[in-house]
Amino acid sequence: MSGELAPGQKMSLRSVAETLGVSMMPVREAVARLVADQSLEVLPNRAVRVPLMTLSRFRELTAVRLAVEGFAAEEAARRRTSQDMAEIKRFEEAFLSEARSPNPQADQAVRANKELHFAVYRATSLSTLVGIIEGLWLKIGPVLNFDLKISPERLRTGGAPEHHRKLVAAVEAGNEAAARNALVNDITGAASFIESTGRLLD
Amino acid sequence: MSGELAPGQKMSLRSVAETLGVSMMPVREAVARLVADQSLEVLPNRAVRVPLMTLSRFRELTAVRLAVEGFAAEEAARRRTSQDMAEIKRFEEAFLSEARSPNPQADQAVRANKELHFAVYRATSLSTLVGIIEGLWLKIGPVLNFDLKISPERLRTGGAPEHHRKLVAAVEAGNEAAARNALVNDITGAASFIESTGRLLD
DNA sequence: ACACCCTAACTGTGATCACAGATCGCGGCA
DNA sequence: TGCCGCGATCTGTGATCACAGTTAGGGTGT
Repeated sequence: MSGELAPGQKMSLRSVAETLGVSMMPVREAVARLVADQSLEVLPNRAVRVPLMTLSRFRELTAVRLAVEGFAAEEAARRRTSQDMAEIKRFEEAFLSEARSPNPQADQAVRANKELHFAVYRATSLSTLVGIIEGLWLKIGPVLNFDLKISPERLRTGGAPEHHRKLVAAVEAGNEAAARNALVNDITGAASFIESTGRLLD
Repeated sequence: MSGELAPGQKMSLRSVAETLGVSMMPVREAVARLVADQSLEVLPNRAVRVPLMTLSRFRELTAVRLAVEGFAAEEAARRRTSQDMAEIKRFEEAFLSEARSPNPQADQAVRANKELHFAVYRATSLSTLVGIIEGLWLKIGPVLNFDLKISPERLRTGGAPEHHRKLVAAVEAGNEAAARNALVNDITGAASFIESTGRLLD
């Protein structure tokens, strides 16, 4: 989800098990889950890897994200508490300070961005919905965040800080439509950046 | 998903493995996946069972279903092909003939209902979305369909055939709002029936 | 007659072995 | 010098064993 593993990168159950200092069994179960929801894939040769991303699959995932995460933003604006807002603002600031830093660190920015988004989603009090969105990020994260690490200058030029500002303000104000709109702009902005890199298949 | 297992019903990995004539390993993996997405749960005593359903969890799942499946209905109305429509109408008729049969069989009705809904969802061409909805049905199915099997008379009195008729017509006409509306009515109708049985916890 | 304890039979989980298949590299032959 | 082929090593998967923990039932003691 954090882009630590690039699309196409292979991994071995045994080497992961050795790295973590456990036997193969727990790794098998974890990987089997990720394979089941297509966050990882096993090739016909039995090699496990991060799936490659095609343009059509990227657009499909983005369409679903717009619907699901857009709904979550609406619902968050409806149901957020003051504790939710405090958490949300904390992560917004963390992202902002990293994005505006003289030499921004992509890892930190990626993490703060994720935590900000999920703080909003958790404010819906719909844990099922949060789980669904986690699955979506698991699938699209390798592309989104791996490319961001390659092009960290996007942190400065991209509109993410502005989208975040509007999102947080709308959620706090209880303005459902504005919250959805800000989130949609955030997602589509990042998506068109990724498409513009031309690194997607097909 | 079909209500074959009642909420609270326990199962044993070894007995399932013996029933299916395989070793424990494939059962372990399958159950682990269902446990991971909370379609099954392992109690502190290590017993595996179908989770009990509380009223608040039922309402949460219903809210998410309304958003996600409602979006799917819209998208289906936008993108359905004539092949999609043929499949959808086939399952609608299967459900109808079972619901209006002199002695309706709950299993058959449940199956036709599921196949009708998923034929609509598949018409979106968003396989990720279909997978998400499968997860939702896996969680709410035990309650929805187990209760339907207990009270098969609901097949006659419930408004499902009418909701289905409107849904199919709207999808065919490309009327997105009407498709979402018909599906929302179908879901809320079934949900209020379940709530009225008073069998949910809390 | 009733209550308590102990034992035997289960539970899921981790580890290890076995196996079929694929891949990669080294060595030999042309 | 270049290419082909065989073998060693890797892959994930199924099966089996070991283990800690719980549960339920029967027998014993009061």
